[in-house]
Formats: sequence, C-alpha cells, structure tokens
Amino acid sequence: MKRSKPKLKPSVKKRIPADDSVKRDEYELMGRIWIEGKDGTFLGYGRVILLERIREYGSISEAAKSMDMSYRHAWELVDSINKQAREPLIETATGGKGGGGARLTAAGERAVSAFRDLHARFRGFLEKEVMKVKV
Amino acid sequence: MKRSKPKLKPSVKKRIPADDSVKRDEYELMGRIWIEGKDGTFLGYGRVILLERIREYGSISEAAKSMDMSYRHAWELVDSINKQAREPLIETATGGKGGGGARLTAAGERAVSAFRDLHARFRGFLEKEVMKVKV
DNA sequence: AACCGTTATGCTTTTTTAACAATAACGCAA
DNA sequence: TTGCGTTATTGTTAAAAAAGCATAACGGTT
Repeated sequence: MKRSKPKLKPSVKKRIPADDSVKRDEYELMGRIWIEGKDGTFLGYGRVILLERIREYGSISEAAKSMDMSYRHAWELVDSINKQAREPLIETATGGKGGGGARLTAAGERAVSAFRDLHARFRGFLEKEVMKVKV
Repeated sequence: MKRSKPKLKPSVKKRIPADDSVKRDEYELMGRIWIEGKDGTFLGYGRVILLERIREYGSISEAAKSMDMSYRHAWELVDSINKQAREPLIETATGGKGGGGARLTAAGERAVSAFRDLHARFRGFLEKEVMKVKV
C-alpha cells in the first residue's frame, strides 16, 4: 500500500482537544459531542481528526505522530472504530512496499464527512448559546 | 439555619450522569455541555442537580446522600462553584440549630434556572440532530 | 457544660486512566 | 535471504482521579 506523502507537513505535532469552547467574558461555554456504539465511543472529534490524518499520511503511525499520539493509542482507536462500524472505515495492510499502511474506505469517507457536518452545527449551537447565557 | 425537609424522599440515591444521550438504532448520539471559569469547571449538569438538591434538603450532606455522592466531593463542588462565581451561589452555616445547613442565594437560583434553560435547548439540539446523522 | 448534626479539612487508600517499552508478524524490495 | 517500515499485540510503569476514613470547628439546644 502506498503512502501519499511521508511526513512533509510542518510537523507541528499538536494535540487535538476533544472539547469545543466559546469564550465570553470570564466564562467559557464548553461542549462535546460524540457517537457511541455497542462498546462505548464510536466516533468523536479526536477520532475523526485521526481518520483525516490517516487519509493524509497513508499510515496509522504517521498519523499518530502528527497528533503527538502514541501508535498504540491510535491503533486502539482504529480498532475500536472498525469493530463498531457496520463495515470497516479504515483498511490496513501489513508488510509490503513501505512496510504497509492504512487508508479510509468509502464508508470511512462518508462517516468523516457526516461527523464534520454534525460538528459544525454543534459549533454553531455553542456560538449562538454563549450570547444568551447569564451567569 | 433550618432545613425544609430532612430525608423524606423515596431515598433512591441515584447517581446523576453528566452526559446527555439520544438513542437511534444501534448508535447513540451523546453530548455534554458545561461552563468553565478560571479554575476549570464552574457549572455542569451534575453541579446544577446538586444545587437543586441543596435547595430541597437544606444541607450539603443530605443533598450528597440523595445523589450517592460523598459529602467531601459535594463540598468540593460547592466550594469550586462559590469561588468562581461573581457572588456566592450557595450560602452555608456551621453549628446552630440542626448543626448548620446550606441554601441557594438569589444568584444561585438564577444560575440554576439559566443552566436549566441552556440544557433544555441542548437536549433539543441533540434530538434534532440524531435524526440527521448517517453513520 | 454536654450533646448533636452539619460544615470544613487533611491524610490515606483505591481505582482508573494514561503513558512507556518491547517484540512478533508481515510482505515487498534489493 | 536480508533489510525495512508498518501493523499488531502483550506486558509493565507512572500519573491522575476518585473514593474512603478520620477529625476538628461551629453554635444552637437541652
């Protein structure tokens, strides 16, 4: 399996926060949404970022590095996602050219897109609500 | 300070989940919102329930019991809330008739009400969104 | 003064979660 | 057949969060 671009990003290695927030005065409205399956979390913001990085780098290990996440943790997330989805969202290969790799399936692309849309509407909700809250 | 009604509730002692959820098929849309102050969480669903129980029972200890929460934890939450609010939301008294007690201030009542409204709108958001999500 | 139930606080223990380390299996390429 | 980088997996440590235990302070009441 081929990787599109090995580590050519500005190697920021930034951790991705799972929470959304909108600040106002000295208070901050925080929130988080995710989808649960039969074994707990199925898809959340962090997991979706991971999927997008896998698409970008073509491997779990490179995706993990880019997020300052251990390979083990990333692999567990991928495993959890695939086990709970109706059909796998990530396709992996061991050995071969480049040692192997991972990529999103069509279902994976659709799931990422759907969650991104949901997430955007949630951001909108938070931004709308932060104006109302009086505490 | 007087307590309105000591432990006359059906003593269910139910733990309050901090997450909201709306189920659909084999997936569940989950979410949580809260307000942060300068030292982390200021108000969330569990804290608001605690405030309402304090209003109901007139004491931190009885409120904690009713939620199956340790007194210490409840006290720490009350302390955290009061320290981050512009003015105290809970008023406490040690000693005296009944040993002391706690009750909500006017600002406490307003905060509970405001968060309840926010929370209701958030529930509505989740229920609307769960119909759209395709995963 | 002694009693009582509650607030207030420190210290310890347990549980849970996260991080770290090590290594086998894989399959293409040189 | 040796090397390589990735996936796949197990085991161990460390850190953080939660829970539990004990006790002093308080101020009405008896």
